[in-house]
Amino acid sequence: MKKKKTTIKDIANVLNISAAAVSKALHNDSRISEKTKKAVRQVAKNLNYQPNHLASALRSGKSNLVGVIVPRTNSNFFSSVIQNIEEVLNKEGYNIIITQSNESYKKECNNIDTLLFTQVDGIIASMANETINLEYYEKIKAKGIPLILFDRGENDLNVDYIGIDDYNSSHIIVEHLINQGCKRIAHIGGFKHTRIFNNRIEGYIDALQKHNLPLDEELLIECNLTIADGREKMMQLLALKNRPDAVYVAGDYAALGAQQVLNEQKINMPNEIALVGFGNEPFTSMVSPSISSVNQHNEKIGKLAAETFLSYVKKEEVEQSLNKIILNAELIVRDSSKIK
Amino acid sequence: MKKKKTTIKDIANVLNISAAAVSKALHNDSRISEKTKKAVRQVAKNLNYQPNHLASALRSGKSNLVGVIVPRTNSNFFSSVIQNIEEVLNKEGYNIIITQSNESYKKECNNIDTLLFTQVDGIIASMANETINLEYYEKIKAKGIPLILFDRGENDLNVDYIGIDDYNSSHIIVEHLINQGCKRIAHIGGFKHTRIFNNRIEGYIDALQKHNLPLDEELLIECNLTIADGREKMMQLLALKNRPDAVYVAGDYAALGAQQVLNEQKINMPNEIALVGFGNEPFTSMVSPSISSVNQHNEKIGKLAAETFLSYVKKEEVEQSLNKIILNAELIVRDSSKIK
DNA sequence: TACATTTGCTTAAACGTTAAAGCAAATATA
DNA sequence: TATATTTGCTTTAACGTTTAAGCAAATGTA
Repeated sequence: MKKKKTTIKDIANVLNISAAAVSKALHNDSRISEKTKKAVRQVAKNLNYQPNHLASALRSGKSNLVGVIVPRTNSNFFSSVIQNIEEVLNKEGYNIIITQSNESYKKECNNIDTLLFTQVDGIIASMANETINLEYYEKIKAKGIPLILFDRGENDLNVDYIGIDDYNSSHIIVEHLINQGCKRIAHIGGFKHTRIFNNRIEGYIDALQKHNLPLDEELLIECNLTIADGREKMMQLLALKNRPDAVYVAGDYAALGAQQVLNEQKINMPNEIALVGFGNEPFTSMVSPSISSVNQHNEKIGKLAAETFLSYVKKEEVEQSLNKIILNAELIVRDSSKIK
Repeated sequence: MKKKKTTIKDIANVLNISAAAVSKALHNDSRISEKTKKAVRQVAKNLNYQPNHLASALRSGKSNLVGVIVPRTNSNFFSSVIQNIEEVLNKEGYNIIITQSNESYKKECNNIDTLLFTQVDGIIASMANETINLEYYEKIKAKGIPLILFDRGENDLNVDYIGIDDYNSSHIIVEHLINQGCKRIAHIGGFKHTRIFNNRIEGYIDALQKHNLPLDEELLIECNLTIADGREKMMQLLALKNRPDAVYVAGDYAALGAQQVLNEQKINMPNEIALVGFGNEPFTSMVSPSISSVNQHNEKIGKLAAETFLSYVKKEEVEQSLNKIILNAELIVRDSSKIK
């Protein structure tokens, strides 16, 4: 039952040429005759030859594997970023290994160890909410392995980063809500210690100020942005003596939770309370009322992350520096905030 | 900048012993003295030694990687199965490579090639909806690589399978709805050519018959079970002269779509129409009304799949046969079908 | 004391591939 | 015709590890 795998030596034996010649033939080396190449390819096919990736990786020092670390895969944003990374890298002969941190710092450290152990040629990561200590990421840098961060990054690491302009997005959202006539705009945000959420909060605060709206601390809430959080924080806002007339939620899942509460309490969106989410998850356009949200350009982020990695493997020297690519996010206005 | 990685040889040089001795020391070989082992470990730590996984994999013929193929990762079912596979395998020193087929047969074939190329020691897969041709999966078997299927399997492949009893689940659902007093039960199902969906359809049909309810072809619909499909098919059912009084949807996402339509049209759940989904996605308990659904034992499926793989690597001979593990699914009754 | 066993290492080969260097034959150039 | 270049291969070594085989020294046994 145990099948011995065919190697280039087997092919070489059949054709009575050297293994090196076979290797070159398979790589289309110009110094091998067309005739030999054809013969090699034919025999390879007949013997059902599959190159041993481990051997070539060992020899060349490249595994042709890229590690990807995401907080979770079951969000449209991350899974579509992953898909685009994969698409770009597959074309160049790279495969990706996906790992999830589940927003846990400890799991993220494990993932990094796993990826280093697997000798990946590079790592593309979006950090867990919990992550503050960057020691493990420094380990990657210390090994000279290209590290590219997206969405959840950290300036301190001094590596490439691809993301959207969170600060500006908040401005756009707040201004949109003001244009709809809203005067008391609440923000259910993420935790400040995550850079992107802090930026959204700063943007929210500055945008209010810019338009001479008072900042009411009651209306600014931090949480984990799960559906349950969205529900809870929305209820909290509804319990206020002075309710908001608009809620800007920094994540679509939490926005969904908020929407459920509003629907249950028969509060009209957008007339009584306007709602805006963040991330443009597919369900935002499917629920009723559909939820306004921010398109983060998932595809572009994935593609750029992959291309940034590729730019490193093409160079010899790996000398990374803080190189930010900031995309302009786009607000997609839907029923939940479109006051007629 | 380019750091040369420390190898076993570097350690050997420092201590003036052979590389083989270092290797053995690191593997805690009984023929190496405690003193040497201690010294080796110390030097390894000092030099920040990381074993070269490629080299050992090449030498031993094992990559310690397991490939996972899923239709998509952004569903709670698949991502939690993956998480449990990972947990079990990590403990045994295996890492997993996750790939997604996006329900595309072609992508799935690519994934298989990728995994074989990466020399995985085994593959755990759930097939794409589209997949009918099993040629690529036969390729895995032909190479003697353990193949374990879950959820979406195929008897014809004659490999291990872990899933729930779909036929029986339909019975449980239909009987629950009958107990709630429903008489016209519709089924928005998946496509018959996917085994699990066919089983759910058969179960639905047989359960109706068992309880002397007529099978109305109008009420049995096949689709891809996306949110959009759920909306569309629900509207189709509502357009009937003789509307159903219950709808059993074979997937939670489609059930969510159906629920949205019912909510929009102010049709009371469960009194006018009772609704049951499938998969117990987290959102089913968070929407209003909460949606009854079937718990597929995601954790157990993941764990069993991983353990089944491990049982193969422990044996020498890889002689796979159809070995089904069928779990009993559990209906979780929520507001959408709980008639007071 | 003489031999057997155990201990603690070393040497050498192997895993499958690739890349550098080399070399004979064929072809081009003057 | 003599020399240079190109073509089409071969030989060899290497990537970092593991493992089988071997061997001297230390220890045990009678």
